[in-house]
Amino acid sequence: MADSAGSQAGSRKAPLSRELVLSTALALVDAEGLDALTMRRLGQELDRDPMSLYRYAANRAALLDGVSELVLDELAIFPDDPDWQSQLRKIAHDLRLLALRHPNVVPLLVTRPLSTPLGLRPLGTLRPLEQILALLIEAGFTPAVALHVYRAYYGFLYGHILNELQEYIVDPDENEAILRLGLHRLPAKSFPHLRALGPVLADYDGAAELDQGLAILLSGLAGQLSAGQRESPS
Amino acid sequence: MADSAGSQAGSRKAPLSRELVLSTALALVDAEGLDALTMRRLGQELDRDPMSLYRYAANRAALLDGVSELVLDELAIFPDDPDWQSQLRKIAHDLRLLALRHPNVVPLLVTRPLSTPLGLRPLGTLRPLEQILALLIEAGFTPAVALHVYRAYYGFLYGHILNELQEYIVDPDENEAILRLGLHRLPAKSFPHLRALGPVLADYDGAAELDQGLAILLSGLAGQLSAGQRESPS
DNA sequence: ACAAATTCTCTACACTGTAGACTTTATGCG
DNA sequence: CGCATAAAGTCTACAGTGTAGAGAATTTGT
Repeated sequence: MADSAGSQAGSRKAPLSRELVLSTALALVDAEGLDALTMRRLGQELDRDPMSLYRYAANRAALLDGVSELVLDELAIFPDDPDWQSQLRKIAHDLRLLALRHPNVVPLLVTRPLSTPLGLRPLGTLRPLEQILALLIEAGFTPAVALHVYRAYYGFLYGHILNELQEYIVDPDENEAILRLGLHRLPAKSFPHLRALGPVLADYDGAAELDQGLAILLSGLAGQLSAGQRESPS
Repeated sequence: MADSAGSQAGSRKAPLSRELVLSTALALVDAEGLDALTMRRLGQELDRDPMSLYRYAANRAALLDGVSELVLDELAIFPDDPDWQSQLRKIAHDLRLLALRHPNVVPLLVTRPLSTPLGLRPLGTLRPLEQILALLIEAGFTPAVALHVYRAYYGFLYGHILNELQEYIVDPDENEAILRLGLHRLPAKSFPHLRALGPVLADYDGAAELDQGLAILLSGLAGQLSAGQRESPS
């Protein structure tokens, strides 16, 4: 039948591999959102039968895990900077940018681990944790304390990302319109402060906001480092 | 046909209302998870045709929004305590407990707002924001600064909750087994620190962890309050 | 008691993930 | 080379999903 006329004028019939599957899945999610990632649709994107995908991901959930692992792999952590604080700052900004690059994947990043016990998560997902632990221990924290620090730090970081993505609106032209329109809907009586903050809400600087939060957190953590060396005594 | 033999020996045929629909939806999610909440299943739970639900929620997404709104309504904020710090601490713990009470809803809480511009969210969802803003402004923060503080605070809070739920495992007996089993799977070479932390990971005290993080955050914020009164200068 | 509005139900359709059997293609070995 | 074996890809089918649209049942107003 003719030439099968593949989707993207690509190489006739690419050999198909886990990486290829996952990366087209990611592209699809980036372009059209999570709901667009169905087996049939992905199969069509790869010009293959949907069923062939099951050779590279046990089921849809596993495929989603694969996608978030793939995204997290974009986060490179170099332990070159000796100052742990500036290092944490750098990772934070890297992760922020990564989230902005793949906003549709963020729900996965945040949600998938909730249904998978820590030890059984895809390895790529655990790498940042391990590396940050290494970094903190290197910086002089007790392993146990390092874990606490990691939790505070990563917790804050994920929280910030969620916050920022919530207020992020794609088209900056529509931004003010939608925002004001939305706020206008709020009953003035019960939401006076929120409504008054309309203009401030409109120009949100995520990077600055993140830096500000980090400053607070890191100063607090530095305090812990000097004072709380004798932790986990029992 | 007998007596239609309803599901739960309940009152013959309850009149059905938005609240009833949402609360049974919540109960279902609490008991069996998000995936169990399908229109058909919920209809069956209420002993009604699935289609009747559309009178109380425009579609499934709206129903999910309704559920998260319902959950957030459980969070009562009383502005009685004059000390804003202890007030924030109380809210934090309340929200934490709420999350532990409805772990299956947390993904909704975190995820739904990402697909809804701020101004168009269910009102119940915005109430905490408004109330905390009021609290902070009352405490002496500039409205603009109050917004920043709110973001740092709530960001951290959501982050903590996600962290805690990730490490939370239902059956404490299986806990250690699963955990160790999971960790054992990790290649010792690339994950030395994580593996070494097994025991520490096993006994996680969420409340303490939260308090610790809050202490760090609040001390930093208090600094901002005294020093940074001249914010948003332009 | 009748009309109007509300609420609930039925049927149907397009779409989902995926089990199981089958066909095609690649690979190893004499 | 030829054939056995394995791997990769495909086809069909099924149970389940959300929800549009028309209809039936019920409640309400007068």
